[in-house]
Amino acid sequence: MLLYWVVKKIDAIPICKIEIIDLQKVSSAKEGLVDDEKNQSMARIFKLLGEPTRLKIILSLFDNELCVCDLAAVVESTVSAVSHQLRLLRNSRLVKFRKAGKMVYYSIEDAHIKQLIEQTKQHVEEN
Amino acid sequence: MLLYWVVKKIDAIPICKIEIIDLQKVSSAKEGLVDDEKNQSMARIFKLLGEPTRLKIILSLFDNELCVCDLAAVVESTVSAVSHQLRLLRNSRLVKFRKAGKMVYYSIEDAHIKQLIEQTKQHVEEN
DNA sequence: ATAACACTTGAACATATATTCAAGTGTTAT
DNA sequence: ATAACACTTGAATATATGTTCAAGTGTTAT
Repeated sequence: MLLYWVVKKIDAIPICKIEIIDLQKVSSAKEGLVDDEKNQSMARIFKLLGEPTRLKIILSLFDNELCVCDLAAVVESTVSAVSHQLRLLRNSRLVKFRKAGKMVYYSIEDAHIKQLIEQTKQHVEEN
Repeated sequence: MLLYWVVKKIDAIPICKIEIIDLQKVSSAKEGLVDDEKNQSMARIFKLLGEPTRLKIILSLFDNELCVCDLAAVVESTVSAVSHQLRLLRNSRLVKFRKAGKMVYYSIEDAHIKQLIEQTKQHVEEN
């Protein structure tokens, strides 16, 4: 693990090796970053959408709530596997559920997510 | 692996067990899905953004191009680790690079990505 | 030519994670 | 009470993946 960064030159003269080349750009880029906690939160959302089965689950819930069994049918997986994934999505408040007897109906909790996915769908379709 | 789905009841009577409960909802949800290849592409983009270090890298490149060394400084990692991640981002055309002597400057190739990230940043900041 | 440098790459390693299987929980039907 | 059911959960397994280390490539400086 890297512990220290030493600034050797302030201008963009190509001298690197554990040192910084262009301090100004580095500083300015660092300011553009978000704090670590926020970065983790953002990454967590993206990661949840970044798994084909999970993405399918969310897409399946786009228009209608579904019970776990039907959800498994739609994404062509097992009830158990889907249930495990739903737990992750629930924990991060991307989906919510309502119980009706022994049935559990899942739906999308986070409206922002729809927008993210729609945008990415368009993006993919452009290529 | 699941191979066959058998429809037992067409209406929403709670009888499941490898069978479908509400065929209409299942069919309609299936129509809402995208084909597998597109689903993979979408998931791939999300997955790339779903790793804290990689997300930091992209955020670092939001306003300025950076060489690998400075990029490592910004995200507080090693040159090697960053280079490995850059390869993935390059392969999926999220970043591009230009060579200048022995330096290599990376920048964001995909403008859509900025929008996705900005949106997610806002979303996280709302909570 | 030699050395220093910026970066890349492959192998090894450790960690994370998706799926499966079996068991468990709570509800409904008989 | 018993059985069937819809779902959840924990452990085990296999796979994917991020980082490190060492070596390699191509460029610039001396």
